[in-house]
Amino acid sequence: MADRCWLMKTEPDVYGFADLMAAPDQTDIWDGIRNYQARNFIRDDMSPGDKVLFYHSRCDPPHVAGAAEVASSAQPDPTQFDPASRYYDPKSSPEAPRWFMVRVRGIRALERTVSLAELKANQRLDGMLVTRRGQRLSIQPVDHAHFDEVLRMASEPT
DNA sequence: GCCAACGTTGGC
DNA sequence: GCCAACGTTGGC
Repeated sequence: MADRCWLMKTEPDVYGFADLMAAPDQTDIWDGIRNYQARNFIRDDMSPGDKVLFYHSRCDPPHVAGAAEVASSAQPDPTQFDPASRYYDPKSSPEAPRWFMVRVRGIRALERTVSLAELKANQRLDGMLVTRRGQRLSIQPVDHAHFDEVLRMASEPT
């Protein structure tokens, strides 16, 4: 199966690309997803080797920071069973887990970050979900062409 | 920090 | 099953 491309959002104040690169084997779990659409992407569509744009939201300016890849198949997110976790979900059970996660491996920081404003200004990226107003999905499918274009932008000076 | 946009919840 | 109320996301 051909590798898919994704964009995954984080708030750099909470967990940024540098944190991923500092993790053992540059790999970490992507837990805490509590949105059904994003859950379905994780559970049904993500495979090891899929490419990932690592996006920093809630910062100024929001931007794509790095390239990563999906490093595992979907597994139940253990935080849903932990009453002490902020991601605890009393309606979930190990027999019928509601939430899933994958592991993600950082590949490299981009040569330069690419801001949301730049993404919006590039007509080649028309239709890219992250450029849409009000788009809150924390995991988004990305077209191959769009993925490559973002990397190309990062390889060129502003 | 504000607030528009959105997803979820729950009363009916 | 509708939809108002609520909580959250995330750009600005």
